[in-house]
Amino acid sequence: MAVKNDYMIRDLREEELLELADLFKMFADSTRIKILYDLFDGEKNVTEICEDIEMNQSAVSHQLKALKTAKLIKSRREGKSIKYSLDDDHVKTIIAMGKEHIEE
Amino acid sequence: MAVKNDYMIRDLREEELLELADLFKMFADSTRIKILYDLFDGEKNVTEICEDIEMNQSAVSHQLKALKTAKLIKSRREGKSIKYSLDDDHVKTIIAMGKEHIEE
DNA sequence: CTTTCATATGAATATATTATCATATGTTCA
DNA sequence: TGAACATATGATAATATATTCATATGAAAG
Repeated sequence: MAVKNDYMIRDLREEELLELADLFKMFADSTRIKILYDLFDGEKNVTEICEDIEMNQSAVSHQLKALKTAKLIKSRREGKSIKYSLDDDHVKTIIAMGKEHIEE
Repeated sequence: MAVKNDYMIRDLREEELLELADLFKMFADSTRIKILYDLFDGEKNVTEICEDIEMNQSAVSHQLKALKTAKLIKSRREGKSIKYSLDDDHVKTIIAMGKEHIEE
């Protein structure tokens, strides 16, 4: 059994800390927050999201990809369009906590 | 009573969305996460934090300032040193939610 | 009152991130 | 099969961010 030599704070390894930071980066951009928050309503396709948040299709697609890579949203094809929806229960909680903080 | 014309998703105004994103930016950097997580233990001065997270004093001070501006930490002077501590109950919850997500 | 220890800060550089533009891919339907 | 529609993607340029270095501020102790 190898000894862990990585840098560590309490029970959090360097590697996990970087992952955590990367996760929170997903919430750290207003376009992405808008998308996530928009999906609180349920499944939507790209065009709908673009209209809701008033951003162009390319920017939205790029951010959807980032959110999907982070496993915060999932997608499925339906005919010509792709439907996106939240893929993690923590998303709502995290955003709710954030809201509570700024509302104080 | 003026009509609100700002961009809005459900009950979240553009302004609040930007604030939310700014808040999450604080968690979106590994140095800042390390500092916050380090402060889970309680009050610490700058030198202690630097040692714990293995970062130089200047970088830590810059980030402490950002965290303080975001009202996530507070400080008080004690003799020559300045003691920092968490200033928001949501910090632990937000980080905990993040941890749960990445551990899945 | 000047030296030492602790922290903060400004400027500069290096790096990361985002939106935009142009274009590619993939689906449906005539 | 080729328009028309929906989405994705690569490259680029603009902007934001973090770290470092040098130095400033501020407290305490001799």
